[in-house]
Amino acid sequence: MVRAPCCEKMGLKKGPWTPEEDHILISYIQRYGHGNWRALPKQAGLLRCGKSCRLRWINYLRPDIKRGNFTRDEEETIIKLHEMLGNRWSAIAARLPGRTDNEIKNVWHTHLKKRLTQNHVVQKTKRHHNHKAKDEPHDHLVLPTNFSSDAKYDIVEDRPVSPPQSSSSSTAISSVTTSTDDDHNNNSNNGSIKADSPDNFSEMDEDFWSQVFSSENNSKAVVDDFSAISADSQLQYSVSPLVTIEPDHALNSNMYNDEDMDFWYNVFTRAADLPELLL
DNA sequence: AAGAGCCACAACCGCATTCAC
DNA sequence: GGTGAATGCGGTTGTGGCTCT
Repeated sequence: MVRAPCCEKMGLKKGPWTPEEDHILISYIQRYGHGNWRALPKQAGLLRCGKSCRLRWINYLRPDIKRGNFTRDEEETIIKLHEMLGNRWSAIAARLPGRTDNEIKNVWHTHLKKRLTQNHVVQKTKRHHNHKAKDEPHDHLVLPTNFSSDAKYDIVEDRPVSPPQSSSSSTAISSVTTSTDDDHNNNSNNGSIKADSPDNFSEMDEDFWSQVFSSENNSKAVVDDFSAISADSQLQYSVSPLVTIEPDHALNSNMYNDEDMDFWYNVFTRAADLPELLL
């Protein structure tokens, strides 16, 4: 594919935006909207490329943007979402009204990552012999992407270092670490669950967590208690502390479909309150 | 007071994905 | 279905301001 010529050609301006440029862009979008970013700067009379205009609007000029420092709650939400979603900043931003992906990315790199590093995430030691530890740095903590593996995920309580101005929060941060359970054989998967690619999980995960976080009644219990997902021949979902649910309905590779998400949503949101589900 | 180093954040770059034809 | 344009996204960089020496 031929790449579209970039800004520096045609004498387009780069670098920081001036108040005049901001004003022109805001006025134009308020009047005409931004249907076509590539055509916008020319029509608005700006010597910028469409990409630059889009970025400026989305990250800075949009009226619904919440300026100012991130609250403690927002930071903790970012940390938790990052554990689940990884560096998918736009997905994280979608769950933080008024915050942009760029802003979240910046605050992660400048504050939160550092904070987590200081807290030294404890790598769970191997539960059994002959298993491989994940020694990658916890830049972000990734949930399992291979559902057909035997990996067990265990919760590690880790508490953030409180900045001077913050009150002492009792909320723990759930970090996910992995270990391999030799009692389960990789080949034991009987086909009831088979995630054929990591993307499958990711898609399901994002939508699922979107529902979880949008549910005010349930999000606290779920997010705080949910520790891990594991899978073997019989799909098992584990909810901390030591709650394992074995769904009683037939599971198949279509579990990621929308209709099944209601089921999983109910499982997760109700699990902590339903002792009959505890093993 | 001045310079060096660090930090925070806006903006850019390039790849991936989506869309339109 | 193929192709190119448009848009979205995440990684990276540039720079202004602050702190420290």
